Amino acid sequence: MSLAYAIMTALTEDELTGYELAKRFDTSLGFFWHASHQQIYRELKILSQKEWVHSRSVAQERRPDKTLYELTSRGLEELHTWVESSSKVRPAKDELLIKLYNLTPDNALILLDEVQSRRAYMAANLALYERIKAKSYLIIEALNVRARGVALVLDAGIRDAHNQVLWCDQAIELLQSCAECKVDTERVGPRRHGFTSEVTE
Amino acid sequence: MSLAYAIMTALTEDELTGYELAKRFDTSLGFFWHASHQQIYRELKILSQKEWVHSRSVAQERRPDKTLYELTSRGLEELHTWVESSSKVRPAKDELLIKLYNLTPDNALILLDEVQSRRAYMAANLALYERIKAKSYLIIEALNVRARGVALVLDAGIRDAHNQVLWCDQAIELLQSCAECKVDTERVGPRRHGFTSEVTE
DNA sequence: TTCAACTATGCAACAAATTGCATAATGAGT
DNA sequence: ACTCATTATGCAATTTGTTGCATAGTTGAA
Repeated sequence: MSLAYAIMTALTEDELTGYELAKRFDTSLGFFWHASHQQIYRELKILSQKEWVHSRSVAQERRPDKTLYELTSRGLEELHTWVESSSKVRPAKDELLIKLYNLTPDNALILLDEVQSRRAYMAANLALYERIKAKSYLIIEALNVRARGVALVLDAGIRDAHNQVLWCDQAIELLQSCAECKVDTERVGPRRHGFTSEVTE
Repeated sequence: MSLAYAIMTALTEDELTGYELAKRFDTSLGFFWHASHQQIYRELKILSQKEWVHSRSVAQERRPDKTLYELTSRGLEELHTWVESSSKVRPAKDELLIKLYNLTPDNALILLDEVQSRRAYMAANLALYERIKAKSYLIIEALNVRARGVALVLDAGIRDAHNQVLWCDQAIELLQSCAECKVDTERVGPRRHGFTSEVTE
């Protein structure tokens, strides 16, 4: 599965502890792939057994020892093989969209709140990505091939965050109007007010 | 979990069989939430036990009986409660982005292929959404509140698909140039050629 | 006329992800 | 002195999701 490869990708940059990996999956890397520390520790154990990563214990002053992981050449090989394999698209699962599907005048304000949080979250992401881009990925021509790939990923993040912010603004406007005039339930939409069935047409 | 609520949302529109639900999760509904038929049948059984949905068996001419499911009032209540609960954002997991993170001159052509398939897939989605929108969701003012929520979801899909098509075009251009001049590995990027660690700055 | 595709449902095994808990130490703030 | 956040790791239980298989009939095409 892909978590293993996401971890290995991070390890191509640095030798890291499980804890550090978990932190990255919580911040930067996590914007593209999320994983909890339990998942990461378990996966690292499996990767060690396969000898795709190698671990070494490092004693610390007064804290428990930490375990640093590095990618083995075998692991790097496996990573390359995986990169060249074809992947299926899994559609994003977004609870908020299902909730909006159930919009009523009564819950419009609550959903408005949700959308506003989403906007704030996405705007923060966007600002962060932009900062990283400005700092290190602005002039593509100056980057080597690997860095260009990273720049492309970053652009995907920027585009998506930007797009979501715009969508949130649109949603906020609509939800506000729905909340204000709790009256217009008499107007009509398509027969069943949903398009889960409209694809066949 | 949300699959239950996605199913119930679909059932607010129609009384459906597991098979029909599975088909919808494979097409229209599936663009926002994916689920296999096994997941759906299992979930329907659980929902029946909870009495959030009610099933009735319908005999068919020469085919095995089918089981139709409908939402109970209890189920509808639970759905409403869930809609008003707050949801966490789970970042999209996209294998392709991790793969691009590992771009080299050697795999640029393979990744180019992947991006081109992605583009085709997204362009098809986009066309479909646009068709549905044009047909039933063009004039928001003419829609009731629930239909406006659906229109908003549809717009999220349209925006995202459009955005991804544009990103694919950008990616295709970059990957073509990387594949052509397999030479420019001597140029430099940031120290470790990755930004999984750049967030703290 | 046989083969594939579609309708319709479901089990069992497995893999992946989440949640809750537990340990054990340090450093900073109140 | 006490509490809270941080570093650092991990188990166990549960929930979700995937894969493979099985049944059983129908319809349409090569």
